[in-house]
Amino acid sequence: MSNIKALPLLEPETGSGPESVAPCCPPLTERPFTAEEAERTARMFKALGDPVRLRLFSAVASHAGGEACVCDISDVGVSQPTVSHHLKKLKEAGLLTSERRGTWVYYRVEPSVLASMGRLLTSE
Amino acid sequence: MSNIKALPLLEPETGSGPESVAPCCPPLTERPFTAEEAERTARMFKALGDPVRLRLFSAVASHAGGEACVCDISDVGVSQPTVSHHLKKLKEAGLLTSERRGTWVYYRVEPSVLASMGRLLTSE
DNA sequence: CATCTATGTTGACACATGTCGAATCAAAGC
DNA sequence: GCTTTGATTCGACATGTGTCAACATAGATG
Repeated sequence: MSNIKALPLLEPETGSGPESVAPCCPPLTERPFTAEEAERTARMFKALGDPVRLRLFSAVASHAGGEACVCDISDVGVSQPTVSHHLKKLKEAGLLTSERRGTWVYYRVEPSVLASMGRLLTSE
Repeated sequence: MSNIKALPLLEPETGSGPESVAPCCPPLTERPFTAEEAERTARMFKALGDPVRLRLFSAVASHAGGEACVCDISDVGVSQPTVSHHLKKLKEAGLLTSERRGTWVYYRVEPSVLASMGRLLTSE
């Protein structure tokens, strides 16, 4: 499934983790992004660029305990396979992580991501 | 061109302006987004979800004087019609505005946008 | 083991999107 | 007016994306 052209940006520690994570680039307003920076950063924005994914992400991010079971958030108006597909996309973009505990699979927001993306947009 | 289903969110003052602007939604972490909130917000993220557009946006946002002529930023590795196409998308998403002055067309970042998007991502 | 429930994967399909060359428009200068 | 230069629009094409039904997998429980 990793048809994503392996970008060695952060430490690839886990080996099974998401393809990329955030702390990569200066604020968008600091200087023009290079092609590589844009490639990396666009992946995250793109992941949030779909209404269903944005709702899923928001549902996880705002859920009590910092994590949510799929069953808690899958009421977004599309079929269950489609929910699964979008959650996978969010994982591949490095925005979410998942863990199976017993019957259910729990998703949580990759901690540093929100802050990192926020920093991209804050000229300050 | 306006195949976008007219969303009456901000004051449509100008009549010729972009389709939507930012100050719409609480932080992503506050509560699950509604379908409408997601629809609106995803449009902006989607606009920044392409590497070429991200470079163009960054180039404008970081340019001296707060604005840039197309000729200043069109060196992003794609043809000039494609640059124009992406700038149009950024305009339609409400992220950029454009103005022709004599021979050249200048683009600038819609002022409130960066702060608004930043606020979406800052749990604070 | 059989079965049920919760998620994920596959295959297929319609539709959106990024790209380019060619044509067009807009302003400036001859 | 014609020509030149900057920028957008048009038409076409290949690729990407969101969606679902059908199938597969993982645990739990009988």
